Amino acid sequence: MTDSLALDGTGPLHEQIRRAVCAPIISGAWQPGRRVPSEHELMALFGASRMTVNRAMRTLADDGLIVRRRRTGSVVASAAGDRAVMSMGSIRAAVEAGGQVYSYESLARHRARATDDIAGRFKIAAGTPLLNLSWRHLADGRPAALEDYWINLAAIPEAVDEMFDTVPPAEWLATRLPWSKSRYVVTAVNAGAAMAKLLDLEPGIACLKVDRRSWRDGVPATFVTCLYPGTGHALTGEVAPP
Amino acid sequence: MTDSLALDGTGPLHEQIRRAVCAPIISGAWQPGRRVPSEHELMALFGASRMTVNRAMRTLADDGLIVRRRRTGSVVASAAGDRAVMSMGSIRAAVEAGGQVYSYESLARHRARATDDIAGRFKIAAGTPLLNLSWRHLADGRPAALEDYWINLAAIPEAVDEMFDTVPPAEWLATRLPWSKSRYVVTAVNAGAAMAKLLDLEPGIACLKVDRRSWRDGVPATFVTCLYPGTGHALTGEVAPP
DNA sequence: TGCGATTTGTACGTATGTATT
DNA sequence: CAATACATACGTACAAATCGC
Repeated sequence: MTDSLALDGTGPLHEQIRRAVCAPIISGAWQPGRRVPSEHELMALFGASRMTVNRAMRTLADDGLIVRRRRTGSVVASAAGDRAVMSMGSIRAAVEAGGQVYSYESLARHRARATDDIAGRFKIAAGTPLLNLSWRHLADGRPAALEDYWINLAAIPEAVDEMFDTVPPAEWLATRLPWSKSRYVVTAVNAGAAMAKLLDLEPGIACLKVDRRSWRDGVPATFVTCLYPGTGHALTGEVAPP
Repeated sequence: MTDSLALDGTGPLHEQIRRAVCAPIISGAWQPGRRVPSEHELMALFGASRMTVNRAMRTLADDGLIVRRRRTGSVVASAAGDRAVMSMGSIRAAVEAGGQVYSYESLARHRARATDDIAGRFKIAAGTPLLNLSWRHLADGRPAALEDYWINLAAIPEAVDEMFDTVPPAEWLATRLPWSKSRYVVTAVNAGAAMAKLLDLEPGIACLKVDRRSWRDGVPATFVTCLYPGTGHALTGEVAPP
């Protein structure tokens, strides 16, 4: 079994080795917990140096397919089941990917201090100065999403001077908060009267609601709620063996 | 600017170098497109070997923070915006994480041949033998989700003999289809009459619908639809700098 | 308790290949 | 064509963790 591993001769050697060891794992031939050949065994098997074998195995470990431990060796990681990931693109990208023309319009822009309600959801002190922005995104002129931004001015003071009349907040923030931590919560809600009117829907229609919070240096920076008509929008994701 | 990079002295050298280069990127000091010091410059800066510097930079590239190109060198990758990922755990894990007792009950199990409708959604030939399984997941005895499985018996023939009376299909499949490719589509739907009854809801309540398709060796293997009451369940995800 | 053996982790130096300007 | 900068690969060495005796 161990000896049935074979290189396919295409591409870099460390990639060939990675694929050779990956194959029986993703096929299920090697069940979780099963020991993977040691680096020395693979060196002998493939005639490669330890650095090269090590790189292949380290990549498999980074991808979560194996677990490595000193002395005891590497074993196949437990099944993938709950490692599914979904990518959430920008609204603009989603609209344009569908071949439609993207546009947006500002619904509101005002400063406020955090009420108890907002402060609770935002996990900040009541009274913190905030900037609230509401937008409607359009696809071919028809409502595609509502977006409600709360920006913590204590964390991003430079937002005060930005009118957001030429740049939507998502893009403006992308350059101020690159790679900041953020959390998403996706739920389904029934459209209320106001929401239905803005999205041009019947009240009660199911909508996707995506709440997103981001932090800058550990301080809550933005709180965004995005609403999509249930029909006509979907979050999609893919899981694939590395 | 380039010279302000500094090691923190903790942990492996390649990790220190990675962090040192990572810091100005995630802080926004180095905007997308900005050139990252070459491996030779970093060798001189930190007094490390090229192998070590290379490993640090390769890791940053794997994580998507920089883009590496021959001759022109590495540059900061464009902003993270649309790289958000959401992990989708199993229903059992979600229920138990909330401190509730998980249970499930089978609603149906029967063999069928793919109708045109199913064949179209499943992307298989009409008439293909299928196994259909329906489940209701319970949290503390109350309906928490409905799950509807279609298993392609042409792809997973051994499923015919499995009654799934002791193991739910998700767990049974995890050992047959480890790491198989799968795609998710999340939408919001209004509960229909049957759905509302099974989930103990008022008809029309918004629900999250998660469709998942998986493949084995490129052949469609399973098609799963999972429905959650909009209130009481959410998909959550996190994005964090690597 | 300690000690040696095994296995992975890290880091070095070096060499050659390859894509791009 | 030459120079640059990354990509791959070899060999080596020592360190750290851990298991069995």
